[in-house]
Amino acid sequence: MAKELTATQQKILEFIINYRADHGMPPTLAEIAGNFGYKNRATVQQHLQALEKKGYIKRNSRVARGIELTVEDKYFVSRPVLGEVAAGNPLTIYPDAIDSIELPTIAHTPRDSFLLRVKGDSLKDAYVFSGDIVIVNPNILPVNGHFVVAILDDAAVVKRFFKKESVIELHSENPEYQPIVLKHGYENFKIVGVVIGVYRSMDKIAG
Amino acid sequence: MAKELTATQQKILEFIINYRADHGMPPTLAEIAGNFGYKNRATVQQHLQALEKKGYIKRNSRVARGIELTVEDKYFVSRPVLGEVAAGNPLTIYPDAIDSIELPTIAHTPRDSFLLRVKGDSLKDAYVFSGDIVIVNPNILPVNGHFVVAILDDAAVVKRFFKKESVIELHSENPEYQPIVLKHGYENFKIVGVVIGVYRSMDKIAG
DNA sequence: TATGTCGCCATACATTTGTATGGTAAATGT
DNA sequence: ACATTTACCATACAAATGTATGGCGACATA
Repeated sequence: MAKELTATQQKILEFIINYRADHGMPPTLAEIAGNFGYKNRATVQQHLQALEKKGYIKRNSRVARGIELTVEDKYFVSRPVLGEVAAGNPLTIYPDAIDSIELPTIAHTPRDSFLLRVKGDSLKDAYVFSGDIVIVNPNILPVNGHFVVAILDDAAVVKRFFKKESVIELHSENPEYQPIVLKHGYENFKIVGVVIGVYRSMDKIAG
Repeated sequence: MAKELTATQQKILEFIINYRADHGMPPTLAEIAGNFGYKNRATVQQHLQALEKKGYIKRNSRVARGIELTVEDKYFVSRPVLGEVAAGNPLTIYPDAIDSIELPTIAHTPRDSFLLRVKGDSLKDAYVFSGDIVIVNPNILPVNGHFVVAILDDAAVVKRFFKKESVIELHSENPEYQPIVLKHGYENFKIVGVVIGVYRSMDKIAG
């Protein structure tokens, strides 16, 4: 059923998929052309016609960005995982992506949030397990009870946030771990962001 | 910081958010106008200018669908949950959406997949708990070990799928539940789709 | 009464976008 | 040697899209 693609067609298809993941919408012909250095939209048009003929995309006539992916769900979108974050004891954070996860297209992460893979079991009572992906948004102000990712002495942790009068407390859900208590203004501490959700791909289990 | 919106501006902002969730991209001015019965794009343009002035959106000049939501992460997107699905014993499936879940800008579910809320604990050994949202894709052929949603005698269940020579077995991860064994061709049975992921919003816990 | 805001319309225009046609060059196959 | 496929270009055009300007009626308010 799935006909063979030429190398160029493959690249363009991948670009469309990635553009969609990044921008939340398909690219225009001009944007595709620009990305590949084409001086002409007609070139892109021809490749898109080939892709449609082979069944990889569907096009809406005369609609701006009217490219639909028909293979969307086989072609999962690859998103970078920026590091591992300890739910138990702190782990070193990595500067670059350590891995990428195949998120289904449901997972159009907002531009300002990012993914971290959880390691450790200190959140098991919140049903977050080692290997799960947490979606972290750095532009939300944490309120008490939020799960936050924090940098603490050059390591990253996921903990539950409680701000009290003169201290900030970081709790684990797992009672085996003691809360971390921080005075306001402690230097080697920074809130990275608030955990807005947890995602787990089921293929890992099925495999 | 967030200035007041007029009723019309509010409606248009909501439309943009919903359109984006449904189509994976922002609408054009013409599409907004069409939705509200405006005979004119200039009307929409004026409202968008007001929305931008008040800081709710950002616009990319002369770019098709160049509307960015700046309030995206406060304004979580509402997606329909089509029913509840029993992880333990079967539950009746509902014809319409029973609820909606606030998904973070993880907004764009692929058009052909849908969400179900899990009820029951038969999948707890797979770390899926009551209240979690499973993302179901009906266009994937299940292979052994996949978690599937199936209709069985007018009720929906989530089970692990194993196809054997002459029977199909549906397993729970929880050993308290016995596997369901079905002969090929059993009438009141239908695979609805494959569970491709699990999502849990953290706000529920924080609240 | 005068002034301003809000919501909408009509018209007009430049740019963007999708589309079609024809042409060139390289690689491949027969 | 010839035809085919692939990949690109140039040009052209219609439709879609974003944008600007001015006008009209309803409503509130100073």
